[in-house]
Formats: sequence, C-alpha cells, structure tokens
Amino acid sequence: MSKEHINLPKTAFSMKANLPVREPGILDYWQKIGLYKKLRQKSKGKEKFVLHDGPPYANGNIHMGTALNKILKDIITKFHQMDGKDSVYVPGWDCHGLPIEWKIEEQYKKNKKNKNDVPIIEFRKECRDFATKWIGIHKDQFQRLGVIGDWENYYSTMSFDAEAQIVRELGKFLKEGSLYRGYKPVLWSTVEKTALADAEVEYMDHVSDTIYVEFPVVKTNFKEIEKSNVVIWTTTPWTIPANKALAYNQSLTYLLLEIDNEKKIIIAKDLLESFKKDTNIENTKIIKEFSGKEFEGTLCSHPFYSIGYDYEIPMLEARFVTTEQGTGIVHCAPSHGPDDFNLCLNNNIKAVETVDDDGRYTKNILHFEGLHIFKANSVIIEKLKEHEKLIANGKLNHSYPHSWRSKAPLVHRATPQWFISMESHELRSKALKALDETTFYPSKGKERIKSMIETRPDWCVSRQRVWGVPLPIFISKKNGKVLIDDDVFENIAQIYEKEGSDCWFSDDYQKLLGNKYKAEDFNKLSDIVEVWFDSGSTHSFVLEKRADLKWPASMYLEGSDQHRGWFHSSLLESCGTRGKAPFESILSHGFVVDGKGLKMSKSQGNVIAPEDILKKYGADILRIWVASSNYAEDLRIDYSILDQHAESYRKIRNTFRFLLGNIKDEYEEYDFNNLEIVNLPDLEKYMLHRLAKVNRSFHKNFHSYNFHQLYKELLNFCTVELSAFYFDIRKDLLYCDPINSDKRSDCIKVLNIILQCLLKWFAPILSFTTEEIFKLLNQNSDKQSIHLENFIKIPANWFNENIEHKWDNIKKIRDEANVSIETKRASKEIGSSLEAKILIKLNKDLYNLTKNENFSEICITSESKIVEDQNIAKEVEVVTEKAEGSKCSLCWKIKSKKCERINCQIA
RNA sequence: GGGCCGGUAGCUCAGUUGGUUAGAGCACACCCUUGAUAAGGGUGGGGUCGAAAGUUCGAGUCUUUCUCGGCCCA
Repeated sequence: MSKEHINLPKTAFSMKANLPVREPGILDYWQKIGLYKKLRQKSKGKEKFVLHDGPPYANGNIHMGTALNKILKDIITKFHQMDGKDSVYVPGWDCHGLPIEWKIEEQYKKNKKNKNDVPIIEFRKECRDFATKWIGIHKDQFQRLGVIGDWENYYSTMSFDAEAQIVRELGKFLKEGSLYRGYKPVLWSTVEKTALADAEVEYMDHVSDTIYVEFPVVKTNFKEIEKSNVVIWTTTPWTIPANKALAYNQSLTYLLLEIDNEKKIIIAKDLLESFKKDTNIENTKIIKEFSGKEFEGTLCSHPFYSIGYDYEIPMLEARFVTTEQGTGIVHCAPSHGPDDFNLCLNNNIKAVETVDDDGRYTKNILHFEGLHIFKANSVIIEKLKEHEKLIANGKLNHSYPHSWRSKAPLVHRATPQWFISMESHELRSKALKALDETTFYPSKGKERIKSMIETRPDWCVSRQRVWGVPLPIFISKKNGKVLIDDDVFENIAQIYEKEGSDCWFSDDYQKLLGNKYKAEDFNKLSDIVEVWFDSGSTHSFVLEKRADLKWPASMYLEGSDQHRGWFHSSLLESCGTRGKAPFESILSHGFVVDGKGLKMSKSQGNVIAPEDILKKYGADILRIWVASSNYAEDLRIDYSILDQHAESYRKIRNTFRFLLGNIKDEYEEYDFNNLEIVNLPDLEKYMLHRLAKVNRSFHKNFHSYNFHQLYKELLNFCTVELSAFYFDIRKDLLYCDPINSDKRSDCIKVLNIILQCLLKWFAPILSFTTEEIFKLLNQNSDKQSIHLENFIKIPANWFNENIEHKWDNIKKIRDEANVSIETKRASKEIGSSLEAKILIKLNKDLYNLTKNENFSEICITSESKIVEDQNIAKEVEVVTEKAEGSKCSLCWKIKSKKCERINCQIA
C-alpha cells in the first residue's frame, strides 16, 4: 500500500523556526502594512485601554530588565486590544539629568576640553544630541522584541512641549504656595563655589580636628541622668554652632559615668575604652548602665548657651548611630550633613543657611559671622574650652571627600533649595487617598508605596545642574519675594513650546517676563528641576495632551523599584496639581536575577543581554520566558531555563504544524455561534467543551494579569489534551478514512476551530510565530495580521458537563489500559499498542456510562472488548493480549477479517 | 544596619478557610513507534515544602527565631 492512499499531513509550515532570521522579516512586514495605524483605525471609538509608558533613561543599551518591562507591557497591550478595546501604547524617554551630563563631560575630558569654557547652551545641545542618539538605538532594540506602539510619535521629556508643560506644572505648585524655598545640605566646594554630585567627589586622606564635647541635660524623663552631660565626638568642630539636635540609637547600651570625681557624663558602653584612651581620662566610675530607649524625650542645651545659643537641643532616635567611633551619640547639624538633615527634617527641625558660597559663617551663626569655616576650628575649640564644654581634642587622619577638579576638601553645606510641601496643601493625605482608589498587581505593592508616602519628607525638586528644565522662578530684587504670575508662567511655556528651554540661560531674559515686569527688577534662578519631576509630569504632557490617549491612564507598569521612583513622583505631581492619581492601576514586576536567584553583575559574570537571547533563540522565546515567569517575584533567567522554554516552544510549534498539516494549510474560519454541534461525535463535542473551559480560564487569568498561569494552561492543553490525547486518537481517522467521510470532516472542522483558538490565545505572547502562521493561512484573504483580530467568543452551548463527566472516566479507563499494555510491552510480547487487544472490565456504573464507546479507537489498539464485572477489585481492570490476525496495510491494525471501513485493505 | 517581599521535585509553576499517600508540565531514565519524524506515544524514578523550635488531635499552610536571596532606605 503506497502512501498516496492515506491522508498524511502536509504543510508549508516548517518545524525549523529559525526565529533570529525570520522575526526581522515579520517586523518589516508590520512596518510595511502600517500595523500600528491599522490597529488604531480598526478600534476607533472603542473603549480605551491606555498603558502609559514609564520612560526609560535615554542612555546605554537595553538590559534584561528593560526587555522584560517592554515585553510585559506589550503582552498586556495586545491582550486588551484583542479583547476589543482601543489599546494604545505610546513609548517615551526620560532625557534630562546628571548621567547624560557626565557622559558629555567624559567626552570633554578625553578631548582635554574644559566644561567651564563651553557656553551652557552649547553644552545642553550636546546633551540633547546624546539623548536623541540613544532614543534611536532604543527604538530599534525595543521594536526587535516585537513591541507594537506608536514608535513614530513617541514622547520625550526634552521635547519642547514637554519642557513647556513642566513649567506650567511648576507654576501650579508655585501659585498654590506649596513650592517653597528651604535649605538642604549638599556637597560644596568653597573653592569652586559650586555644588558637586557624588560622582565628582574623590576620597583622599585628610587630617581633621577631633573634639569631644559636652551637652548638658536640661530635661529628661529618665531621672538618673539629670544634671549629667551627653558627650559627642566630631571631626568637624566648625559645625558645632550649627548644632540643632543629638542622635542616639535605642538599641545601644549607654553608661552614666563619673569622671575625675566631679562631673557626670554619658557615652555608649562599647566606646568606653576608646574614649578613655582618646581623652586620657583614667578616673572613671560607672554609675549606671542603661538602654538607649531611656533617652526618649530628653532635651539638652547648646555648649554656647550663654552666648545666645539658648534653644533646646532634643535627643532624637536614629539608626545611623553606631559604635564604630565616637561616643554613640552624634551631634546633628541639619545644615551640614545628609543624615542630620533627614533626621531633623523628620522632627520638624529645618536646615538654615549657616555658611555662604565662600565658606564663611552667615548672620545665622551668632558671634562668628564672617569667619571662614576652614579657619574656624581653632576658634570654636577655644570657645568650647572657655565654656568648659570641651573634654578633649586631637587630630585624625582619615579618608575625606575632595573635589575632583580642584582637589580642595569639600563640606556639606545647606544651600537654598526648592521643596514641595507634603503638608501645606495636604499633598500627603491626597496621595494616600488616591492610592486607596488604585488597583495594584500584585496587591502587596499598595502597602509598599503607602508606607513611603506616609513617612517621606518634603520633596526637594531643585538641582544645581544645567541639563534640565529651569525652575521658572524670578526673585524680586526689592523684597526678595518669588514672582508668582500665571501670565509669566504661560508666557515662558509658550516660548519653550517654540524654542525649548535653552533661552532661560540667555542673559537677556526680558522676553521671558513679557511686558508686565522689568528684567532689571528681578534675579533669575539658575536651578533646574530634578528629573523625577520631569517624568512625574509625563501624564500632563502625554496623557492629557494627546487626543489618542486618556487621563488617567488605565495602567502604569514598572519594576518594583519604581514604588519609590516613577509611581511615587507621578502620584505626588498629579495629586498636587489635580488631586488625583494619573493611573487607575499599577502593575509592578520583580527584578531579573540569574538562575540561582542572584542579581546579575559584570563581576559575577552572570549577565545575559537581550541581544544574546535574540541571536540564539529569537524574541518569541524571550516572550515565553516573560509570560511563563511569575513577575510578582524576582524572575530567574539563564541558558538552561531558556533552553527549557525553547523546548516548550517546539512543542507548541509542532502542535500548530500538526493542525496545519491535517487541514493542508486550507484554513476555514467558522462562525462559532452558528456551528451545528449536536451531530458531532462525542469526542469532538468533548474537545469543544475543553476549548470552552480553557477559554474561560484564559480570560480569568488575563483579567487578573496571571500570565504564567495562563501560559502554563495553554501549554498543558497542547501537550496533554491535544498531542497525547485528541491528536493521537484521531490520527487513525485523519490518515485512513476516506477524505470526505462525515466523521473525518467533523474532525477537520474541530481542528480548524482549535487552530483558530490557539492562534488567538497565543498571539499576545508568541507575536511573531502566530503572525507567521496567520500569514500562511490568509494568503488569499484580505486579512493582514493576527494582531488585528479579536479574541474568540465561545457560545454557551459548547459547555457540556455530561460529556466532561463521561470523558473524564474514559480517560481513567484509558490510563489503566496504558498501564496494562505497558506490562506486555516490557515483557516484549508486543511493541506498538496496535499489536494489542484489550479486555476492559468495569463496574456497573462505569460500564453503563461507557458501554457504547469504541475503546480500540480510544486506546489505539487493534481490538477491544468491554464487559461489566462486579468481582474486580478496582472500578477498572484491563487485560492485554497480543492481537491475532494480519496487519492491515492501510490502518496498521491487526485483524482477522475486513472491518467496516469501506476502504479496508484486509482481504 | 533598618523596612518590605520571597525560598514547594533539576526547571517553570499549582497547592482553597490548617485535614487522606504534596500536584502539573517540562527535563531525566527506560520502552515503543518511524504514517506529526530536526517529530509522536507509553511507563517510571524524583520533593521530610530553606532550617529549627512552638501552637494544634493534625502544619507546605499559623507563630517565633535563624538562614539565604531580592528591592528600597541608611
């Protein structure tokens, strides 16, 4: 019997996927047909789903984290699109900020160019060009992942309209009065008279003066320490006049000591020895040992109390206090240290301007105004001696921050900064309320961001840099007041819309003020707004301004670090200006880690770049990895994990290939609602029921964004339900029955339906492969892309619980039969299951349920007999014997006589 | 160092309000098939649920401590 007489599968869809080569061709195709525009046209007027893109920084190649983020966004966008919405995705980029300034400065260094010689506007142009270049690179890299979006009309935080809108947003805060001027310590060089960023700091050895200073306790809840003195140690004596608080750690143990038989002091227990050594005090007597907790509510007085420093010095609990050095109690000058600043801020003690640009004390420092801080140590030490508050002093050689340019030592110095108040206009409570109205995936994200909002200090939005949107602030020369005038803000915004924000830096700024005010009456601020305000405002210049989008967004989706980043800044910006969050839901994903759960780092050598994966496997495999991983936790990736997903991909691809082969690439799309199903064979009805159930679960999982569950169920459906069950059983029918027999036609019909379901279910994940198949099937139709299709809707009459109950039991019997056949195979009595004949003994219930079924078909044996037997131990028992007769050259069954099949080959 | 989150077979994941012998797919081993063949089918092995203690008649599930990892903060 030659093979022409049987209907073997035939398809142009090859098992060799060759995704790294094939996928770029599909990208070209999408480009050619203008897929994104077609999607918009098709879904015009539909309910919108807007996933607002969190802008990546336009710098450096993408890594696994960005790839994960973009693919997840794309999967969700496609799901909603196929679910019948107008699902719009507009990618964007974050462009301003320090990292790009550094890159440009690095290039200057290489070319021996001095940044100070370059006009600001020219420098900013280089920053802009740099960002533009990376946007172009990112665009290609993101598109290669299969991400569909409005790549032509992307948004960026440096576009002129963005810069203009950022000014308008700042104007709202200024007008409201919640944006105020305060002080905050930054690393300052008194030589260059400028603030330095962390990366501009070099640590070098430096000899500092050290002092042990007493602060008398004036009020306490802990009676034992009344009339004693808290001792601090510091390497910056010149900050003593700026002291506003003392910090202790409640988990440390402290000692009340009597020294030299006269005064009582307090230090940490673990530092007693080093204290004695440093101060040469031998005569110490421990009066009391106590927990740091006892300090709560204690107030001290300033060492210079008698010369006007007559304010209270509260003792504050701080975890940064350790017993590494000093006394276990830290002197806090909020104007001169970040820890000090934050601790004091949380306790309502604000920093003030204590030192000017040159490094001289300001008028806020009584008795010492005008003194240069680098000359102040000896003066302060003398003064402390005079007030009998100095226990000891010395020198210390230690690593200390210096300017990378001038090599001069740096100081932390409170400089004027601009803050958005969390309280003045109830920003905090507005934000917390908005979070309650937001849906979080996973739900734990809500608590995470809420606890941050509850405790965060006022938002410092100013930076002393140049690559950013200038704070639109003019200060009156007459009264020092900030100019607040909507017309001015709007005037600036309109100018920016035309020419960008560079003009702020020109010397002639009359045009920014318009006709109402004279430039000579005002000083213009040179600060820029911090980049988190830029990206926090994207909702205003993207969601609100574009007709194709909506405000608020349906979803913001980023890595879990953005609870403190973009989610946070967007929430505050929007609540401050609009009283509501710019998002309806937030989805956060974990971080990409290696196969062992460790973070990727160059030094560990465990980094995998998206590019490597695309080259070796293709984007669809990467997309499977995204879909199959649980994003609520960290996502592991290594080559063995990818190999596994590549294997699953082959299984899925082969499932498609079987379907395509049997329908001979002649796809017929059925209208599910008008499908005649009553006369279908039981097994086909059962398959429709299975499709209906999978579809129901599919939608449930998609609407709760449970993609790993969704993907797993689809994969299992392919392997367990189709490949090992339905396909295996129906091969005999498909290959051997007359080509147009009713039963075979019913099966082909169901194969078409399965194909349609699988294609659509997999399309958001396997975007390339499903398109490859869709194109193959629609060569002669006007349908252009699987991504223009909607999900299937399965009519209720496909559900059939009776059929399910019956076939669940048939499968149980089939499993038993397989075990029985396997024993004969193991003993070498038979090979293929077609060499077997089986006797199935069933209890009454099972027998009555299944007596009309053909178990030789279901179990793929040559013969089967089914009997009711009440004496069997279990409900099912199967006996296998070797089938007798000769092998039919058509169906390969072993038979002794011709069967009913009209083309049976047995003589 | 602090806050939050997490650790279930080699891998990706299930595991309802605590209740039989902890599940699935993949991978693996062995067998079959060569008419899904750069495929397909069958059978099977594999986990004391990160560790310890506690609550309970009973704990993967609740509590505490420890440990490892991740994010954020310092």
